[in-house]
Amino acid sequence: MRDGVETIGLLAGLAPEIAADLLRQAQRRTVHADEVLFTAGQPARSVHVLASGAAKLMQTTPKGARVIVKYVRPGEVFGSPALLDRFYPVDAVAVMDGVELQWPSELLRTFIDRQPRVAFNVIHDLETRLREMEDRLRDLSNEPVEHRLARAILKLVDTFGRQTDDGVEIPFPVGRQDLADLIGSTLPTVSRTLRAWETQRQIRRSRRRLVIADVEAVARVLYQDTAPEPKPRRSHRRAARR
Amino acid sequence: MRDGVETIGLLAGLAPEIAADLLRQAQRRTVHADEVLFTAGQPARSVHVLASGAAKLMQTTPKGARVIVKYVRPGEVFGSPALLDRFYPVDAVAVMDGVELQWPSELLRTFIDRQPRVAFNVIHDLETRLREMEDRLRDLSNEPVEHRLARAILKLVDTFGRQTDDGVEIPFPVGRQDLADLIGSTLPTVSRTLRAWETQRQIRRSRRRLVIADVEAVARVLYQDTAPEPKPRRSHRRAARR
DNA sequence: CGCCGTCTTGAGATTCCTCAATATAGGTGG
DNA sequence: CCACCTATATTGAGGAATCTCAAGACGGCG
Repeated sequence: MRDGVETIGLLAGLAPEIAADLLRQAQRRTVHADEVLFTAGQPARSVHVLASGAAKLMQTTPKGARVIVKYVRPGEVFGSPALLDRFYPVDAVAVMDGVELQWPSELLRTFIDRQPRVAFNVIHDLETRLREMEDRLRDLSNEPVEHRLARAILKLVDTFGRQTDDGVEIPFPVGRQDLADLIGSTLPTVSRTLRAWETQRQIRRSRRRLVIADVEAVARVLYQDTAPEPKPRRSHRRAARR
Repeated sequence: MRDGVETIGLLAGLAPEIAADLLRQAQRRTVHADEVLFTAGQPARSVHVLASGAAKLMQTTPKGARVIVKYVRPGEVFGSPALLDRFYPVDAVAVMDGVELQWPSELLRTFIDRQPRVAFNVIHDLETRLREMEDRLRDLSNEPVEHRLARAILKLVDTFGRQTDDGVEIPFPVGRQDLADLIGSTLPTVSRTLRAWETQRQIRRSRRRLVIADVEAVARVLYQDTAPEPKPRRSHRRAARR
């Protein structure tokens, strides 16, 4: 259930022949790791879904700072601003080889007129993404780097993780800089934290791939409060009022 | 064009009589400042829109830290998880008196079957919100408190600002803590920055309301780089590579 | 007119970033 | 198959931004 057309949210709830029809109208494209799928600022002409592979959506500020907005997995809609004839707000780059489906926005819009369910499916994906963003916002506002990092990795694990003999592997390269861009931190800081976890055998790297040997241990980072002292706090961040 | 039913995005593009019909089916409710519209965790039974007034959407972490996800203005859809029979992910609290419209999710769903345009309107709002969130994520990752604060205020200004004799006023109370929760900072830090701006006559407060006397000046904070030294940087945040 | 919720402001602690030098891995061409 | 080369990662030192904690001032409301 990791890839293939059967998990495309956009098609959910459609009668099989309708789904097949919509699918037939998609443009299929093979993409390779590091290939740019679209670029921020371009007019968004079609709605995208990965049938397989993975991609990252990122933004670059005028000053060159990067933010990874999201890692996209197969079945998720991206580039949906096309429906509204807007511009892509992010760069999309494949992080592993795969197959991309595209629906020209015009086509999809007319299709929706007959099958409103498709619009629901888009709404579903957007809601899910919005929720993800809210979570990240909360994290970024309140959590220290270590927690954010742990959470980011756990998310990657259960979105893309593949069980192997000695741990869960993220099937595409995720560099220190990528993680930094994902959690709003910097390469050196991420490197230090990850190094520590490597020494404790919680994670490992095997040819550019991240392998989480002990998922539990990483998750535990979130619970063992960094402050062992049971000193009651009355923070202006509103952390724990008594 | 600040409130009233004519700016409800949900109704955009509908034939007048259809819009009127949908509007007729809404439940109207008068709400008062500080009134809770719904709470995070509740099953989302209806989709909401303000006809007038304003509300804030916020989350509270288990530890008590707060985040303001968004200030909602009249015409914007909120509580849309209802369409998917989910739970409200945030608390919604009115920040000023106003009128709230609600459509039970069931009703709206069947309406959409005949009028897919309504689904588009929802998608439009969700896309817009997603974009807002991406912007905030970028800010939170890369910008110092001062910039985030300036941007937050400018956003409030052009979303809710009302021109008065001596500046633009935000027509509902926005406390230091609120601003802190909005930009991922703390009350004392926000207070200090704002104090400085008050002394420079850029902003002011008149009975719990924020008044921006010199919008330009606040905007200028974003451009005058905090680092006056033209020292070339090669940061790991990827700020300016040459 | 007094009280309670908000702000202000100070001082110190701390996390994390910045800058920079080196080490490493993995892919490549001989 | 090995040595090389380049992109990445490691690590150290220092400093800055901002958070914490805490005490007092303020101001709007009842």
